[in-house]
Amino acid sequence: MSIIKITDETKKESISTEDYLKAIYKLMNVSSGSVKTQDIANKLGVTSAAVSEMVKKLATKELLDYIPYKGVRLLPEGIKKGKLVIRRHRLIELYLHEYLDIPRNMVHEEAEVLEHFASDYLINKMDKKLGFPQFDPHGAPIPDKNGIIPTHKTAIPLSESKKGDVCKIVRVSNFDSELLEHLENEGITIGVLITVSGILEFDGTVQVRIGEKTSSLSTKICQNIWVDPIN
Amino acid sequence: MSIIKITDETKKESISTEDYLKAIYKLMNVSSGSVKTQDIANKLGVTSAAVSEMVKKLATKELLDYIPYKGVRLLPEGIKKGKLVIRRHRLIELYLHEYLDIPRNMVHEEAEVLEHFASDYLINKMDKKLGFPQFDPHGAPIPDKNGIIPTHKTAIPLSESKKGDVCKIVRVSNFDSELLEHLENEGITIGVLITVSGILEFDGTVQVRIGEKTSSLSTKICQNIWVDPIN
DNA sequence: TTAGAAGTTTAAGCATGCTTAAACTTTTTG
DNA sequence: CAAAAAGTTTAAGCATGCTTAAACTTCTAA
Ligand SMILES: [Mn+2]
Ligand SMILES: [Mn+2]
Ligand SMILES: [Mn+2]
Ligand SMILES: [Mn+2]
Repeated sequence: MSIIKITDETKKESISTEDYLKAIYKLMNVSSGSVKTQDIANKLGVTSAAVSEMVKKLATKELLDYIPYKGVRLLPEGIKKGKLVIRRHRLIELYLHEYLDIPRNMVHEEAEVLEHFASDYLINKMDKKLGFPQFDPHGAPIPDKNGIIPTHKTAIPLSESKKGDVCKIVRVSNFDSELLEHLENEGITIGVLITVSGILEFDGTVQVRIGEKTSSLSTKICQNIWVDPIN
Repeated sequence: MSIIKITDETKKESISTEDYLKAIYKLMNVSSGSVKTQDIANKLGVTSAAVSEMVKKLATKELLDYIPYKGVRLLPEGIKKGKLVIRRHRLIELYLHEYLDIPRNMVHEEAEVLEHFASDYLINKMDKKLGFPQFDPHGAPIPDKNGIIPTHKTAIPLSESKKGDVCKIVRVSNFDSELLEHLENEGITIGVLITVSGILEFDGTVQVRIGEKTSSLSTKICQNIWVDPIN
């Protein structure tokens, strides 16, 4: 017999709460400041009214700081929980891809729901099977149990590469299933070696060679493809 | 572009609805008649009032027949959906046991939640990896995609065995995690060969030999252990 | 056969999390 | 700098699914 203290930290958050924390965490990393109601609403596909109500509750739980009309900022506990959701999400994606042959462009939607229901016990089993991996199938970093996030140390966005560069794709992020599938068909996927054969003056379109094939990639797309230059 | 018709059959049921259908399906197989409010309430750990309300809704959806004060009987669509939840549950249990080294006595609670969230796509991937298995880690049958349920054709409950019988354990059912773990420690688990070394007149306690070891099993327990007599 | 026990349903209320519409605050712009 | 636009919050309401308490039905046993 053992007594387990249920503190605010041990209590499991609701699915919605987890999705809010994850979304806010990600938004904090791009806007690197306070996050706006509407940005959260867009990310989660709900109305701003819903976000207003929810952040009020999250503020009460001390997961974030909320200044009405100004925005929201995660507190340490909120950051920790947000990272943990991301950890579960990415481990699940990798597991599904590696062990159940689920294509990269399909793992996200499965993970989006399973991230809330796979127990820590199960997550740790997957982690172990996978050999404590650092990156998911899109090259996104997997926070470890303590929230430490690995990095692609020498990587740059493809949009900042120069003509003639030879590099390895290390991350392909923020794309929907359809676009991911298209890129994969073009040969643009994690681990692949590419050569930057040209960059258009006009709009920054990057032309790359992958083996025999050639692809043109818009600036917007290139900002979301990270590569490791090979010297 | 394709048009998908959302009919009552294709629409996903809520978690609660799935649990109700599964519970009622199981209860129909033991009482083989109409199922009572209170039995459902006990199985699901909710009040009878909650069950009353819910079965009214399920009746509207034509998943079951409901006669107030009399009971409930699943209709074909309800049976189909109940079986599908069981299929998902058991495939998940087996997958977790086989591929993630989760012990038999722990797979149930994971499956109890994942059964509602693993997509058909994912379930079919697991099914394939497992080689379209017929039984879960407790020996319970896994309904196939069409709802066909395999059987242990020649199995009998251990409670009906005779002294001297040599048999193989094919199913260990209805036990909680703790009891399952205890039985496993005793060597009473799927696939194991046992010899019935005696049956007590007094209360039907069955004494079995497993290799060098000996165990005494109450009638109640023996009714839930199924064995295949080896001639 | 009938009173009381047992079982079931209805009613009222709560929690979560969403919506739309109205009210309010902040930002932008002429 | 004030009016309009943009963004945010509050208010009211809905859906789901649960609870307890009260009302109702059915079963059982004297
Ligand atoms: Mn993802
Ligand atoms: Mn999610
Ligand atoms: Mn189970
Ligand atoms: Mn369940």
